[in-house]
Formats: sequence, C-alpha cells, structure tokens
Amino acid sequence: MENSLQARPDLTKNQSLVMGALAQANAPLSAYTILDQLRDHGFRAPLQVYRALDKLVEFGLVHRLECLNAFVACRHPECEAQEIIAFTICEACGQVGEISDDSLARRIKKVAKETGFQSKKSTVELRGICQACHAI
Amino acid sequence: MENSLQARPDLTKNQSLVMGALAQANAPLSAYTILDQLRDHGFRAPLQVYRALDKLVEFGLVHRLECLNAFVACRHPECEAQEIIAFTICEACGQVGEISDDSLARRIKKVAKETGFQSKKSTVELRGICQACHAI
DNA sequence: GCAATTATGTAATTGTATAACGTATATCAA
DNA sequence: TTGATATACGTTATACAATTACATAATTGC
Repeated sequence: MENSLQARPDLTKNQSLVMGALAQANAPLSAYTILDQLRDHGFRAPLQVYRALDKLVEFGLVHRLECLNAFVACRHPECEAQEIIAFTICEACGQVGEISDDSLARRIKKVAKETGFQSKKSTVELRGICQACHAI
Repeated sequence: MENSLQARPDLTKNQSLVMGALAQANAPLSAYTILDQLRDHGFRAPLQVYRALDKLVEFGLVHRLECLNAFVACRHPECEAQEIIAFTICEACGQVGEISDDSLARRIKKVAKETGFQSKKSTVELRGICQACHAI
C-alpha cells in the first residue's frame, strides 16, 4: 500500500457492479440512483454503494462531483497521472467533461503557493452550457 | 432586479443573525451548526437558516463551500467584482482563504472556451495545509 | 386602503452519508 | 493446517443536508 498509484486491481463484485452502472450512464449518478439501479443485483443498502465508490475513487476510476453530490466514471484511461482536473458540467444535458490542462494546474499550484498554502487535493468544477447544447 | 450586483441591501433580522454567526466564526459553519447557535434567538427550523443563507450568498456576503457543505463569510468587502474565486481550506485548522487571481480566472475561462464550454459559475476549492499550520 | 411582493414560522419529507454492529472471505506466516 | 490479520460484505439505525408544502406576517408601491 506504499503507492496510491497502483495498477488497477481486480474489482470485487460490488465494485464491478457500481463501476458498470457508472460506465453505462453518460452523466453523473448519485449514490442513491446507483443503489436503485442495482437492487436487482442484490443491493439493499446505501453503504454497499458508498463502500464501492470509495474504492473506485481511490483507484482513480471514478470522480466525485462535489457540487452535484454525484459520481462519474473517469473518461481518461490514464487520468491518475493528472494532479488537477477541471470538470465542465452542462446544465442543459447533464454531461460532464474532463479537462486536464497542465498550465491551469501549474497556475493553481503557483497561486496557492504564493499565499503559502500547500495544496493536497483540488476541486475545480465549472457549470454552464456545453458546445453541443449551445448549438441547439 | 436587473442587476445582481446590487448595493448591499439592509439585512432582515434572520439574515443579520445568520451573518453575525458566520462573521464571528473564523471557519466555515454548516447550516445546522448555525441553527443550533441561533436557537436562543428563536430559530427553530433549518429552513430559516437556508433562506437567510440563500439571500446572503446572492448578496455576495457569504460563500458556499461545496466540498464541505458549509458556508463562510466573505473576507473581501468588494469581492462581488470577482468572477472566479479560489478557496484554500486548511485541513488542520479549518481556516478558509480566498484567492482572486485574474490570471487564474482568465486561464480557467480560456481552457473552458477551448472545448466550447460556456462557463456560468465556477467552483475552485483547494484542500491542504495553510502557511501557519505548516510552520508548526 | 389595497394589491403585490417579500419575509417568516412550522411540519413533514426527501436526499445524502456514516456509525456500529456482525459475518464472511482471502492472504500469509508459523 | 492453524491462527492472525486484513479486507470485503450485509444489515440496521442514525446523523446530517436540503427542500416541499402550506399558512401567516410584514413591507412596498400605487
């Protein structure tokens, strides 16, 4: 457990089910929505979902969107490498995009450092209208 | 109501009480913590707090921290001018700092625009250790 | 005064997340 | 093979966060 950047471990049954639900949806899902979708597979309680989500987030396979209290499957197969990811959340269609821009990451780090702050974890979430919806 | 950038209106009794609780604390407070602190002043239900908070956030006097489900009094008397504010949240002492850096704001806007995303509202929250706590 | 708007009070409910149990399963060293 | 440890799982209850619905006051503008 010395490195949080582990090769993707085999998922347990519950983790696979939750991952599957998120991968199929192309929008974020709340824990309780996932629970409802998995009742047929034997899920009965929120904790089953939350425990799986905790692990999936730890593995870097799932992201948590703070401003929605919801979760999305990661789009970048290798996104664990990215330290700072910005999420774009479309308020029309609900789709979430991931932006990992080095210059943005560097600037955030720099701005924080200027005030003496040592950043461990960042949340960058933009809400607005995506390109596709704006074209309509 | 044509301009959200209004001169600070007089606060109502409930709004003043909630604002006072937040101003006195030098860390974010949850709505329910505020409720408990104001029970002596006649507060009985969460909605009284949430309604006041909604207005205070609208006035730009209070910020909501998504990753904490909590609220802080704004430090910048004139921060309404800032479009994008980054918050630094110290995991040791709980203090919250506000960073309004133009270059950061511009870069976020730019990065979003490159993907065709029209950003309306942004959340930038950094968790880590503040200068004071790091010195200890 | 009267209408419209805004603020308030209260109860009930919905949504989100964790605590505290106990049990099962896998892994590994002795 | 046994026992120790760690991890995963199942269930219930509870805590925490936010909103819906409805009734009542207070304020504002005409």
